[in-house]
Amino acid sequence: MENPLQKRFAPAEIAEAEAFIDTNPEAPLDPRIERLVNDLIGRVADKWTLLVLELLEERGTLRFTRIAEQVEGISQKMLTQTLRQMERDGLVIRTVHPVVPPRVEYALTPLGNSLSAAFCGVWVWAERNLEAVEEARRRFDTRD
Amino acid sequence: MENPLQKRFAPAEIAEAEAFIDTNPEAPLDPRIERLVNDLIGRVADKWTLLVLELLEERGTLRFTRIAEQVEGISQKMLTQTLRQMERDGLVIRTVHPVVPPRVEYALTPLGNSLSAAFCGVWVWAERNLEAVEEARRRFDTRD
DNA sequence: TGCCATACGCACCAAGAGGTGAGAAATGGA
DNA sequence: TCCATTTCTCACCTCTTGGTGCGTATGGCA
Repeated sequence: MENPLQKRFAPAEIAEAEAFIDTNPEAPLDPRIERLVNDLIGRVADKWTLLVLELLEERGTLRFTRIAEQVEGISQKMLTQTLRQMERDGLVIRTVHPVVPPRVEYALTPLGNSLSAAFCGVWVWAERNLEAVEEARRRFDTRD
Repeated sequence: MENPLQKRFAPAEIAEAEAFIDTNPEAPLDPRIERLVNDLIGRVADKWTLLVLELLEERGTLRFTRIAEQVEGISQKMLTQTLRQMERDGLVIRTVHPVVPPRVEYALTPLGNSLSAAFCGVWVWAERNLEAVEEARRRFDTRD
């Protein structure tokens, strides 16, 4: 214990950790941009948004009740809210046909399609690693 | 009136919509798998999880307080919760050094790294389309 | 006459997410 | 002796999220 730090931390570990941090210095990102991106991700990475996005991507144009049927577990209120949000963000177009009873159709915009494509990798990951995650959970849950 | 629907809706629109749906028939996915994937997406597409994932990806190993400093706005409680969840899902490894005061380090597992890579496309999309989304919102907000 | 279908808006309420502040545990330093 | 440090857990409280049910417009239909 010639070094007082040895009493508190393992020096090798400290050195290792700090070396690692040094090799990965702070990225020179504009914090303003980063905040906006984080915000946007927070909006877009919503569970219902993701599910509706995927559904519209694979089915094309759908009307309100059709979406409600296919997105299992979503309430009418949440679906309305989600679609409004997506419309505001420019991800879907909402077409109202002035007929009785009302007929409203939703479809992805090119922006929505590009977002869906961007999420494609995540879906693939989820499918591919589902088993690994479940096993990790089992291992975590069955120990101390 | 061979089809009673014609009385209530514009036939051309119906035909168009149904043709569209026909070209995109139901995907033959196992609903059990799909439910699991949706569930996993719901877990993983959490705001804090995403931010922590990205941070660990670009900085490597970090200890608790470092993460708390860098992920702006996260509370201690949420950070603990998020890290536990990620550990349970096999996305991060948690290393406790039995020293005083405690030193706990977090790093991504290979699984975590692969998820981060899968989300890469989404980050790029967000950066690239930030402007488009903001403009869509302005347009939406300033009309009727 | 009265009911149905469709896509909502609104109001009310329960459940859960998340913030805050306290405390715990071990030890070197003032 | 007492404090600072670090990574939490726990209890309490607030605020948001989301579910449920009701209302609405309108024209065809039994």
